[in-house]
Amino acid sequence: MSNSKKDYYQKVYDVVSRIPYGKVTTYGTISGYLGVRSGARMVGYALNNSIKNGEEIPAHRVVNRLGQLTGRAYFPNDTMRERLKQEGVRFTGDYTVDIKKHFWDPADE
DNA sequence: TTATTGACACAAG
DNA sequence: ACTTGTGCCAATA
Repeated sequence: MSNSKKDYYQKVYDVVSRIPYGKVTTYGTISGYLGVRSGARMVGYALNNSIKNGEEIPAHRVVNRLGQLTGRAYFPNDTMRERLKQEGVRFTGDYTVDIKKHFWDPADE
């Protein structure tokens, strides 16, 4: 069927790839959009595997519900923060973005 | 094969 | 309002 783990990864890649420039979304939002509200951690895992898969997706636009760049450690240097800043994302902290201002919902599109 | 960990989120005290 | 604990699913050791 269409419900295999590989599809889940593919869906995550697809949704993340749809994040508009200068916008950010959360893991829970993505997992909820995929139909699995309690799979937020898997989203991060999928993104982590995306690197291994060679998938080039704007994973830097995915932050946690608090807007914290929890995955910055998995990016080379501070690519994640620099990239977000370059896109005009407002930072409420050194590694926290204004999620309320730049939040994007996959269903909103 | 089982146990532990992990780029999160929510409920309860 | 803040802190602590549990749930989720998959991957790695």
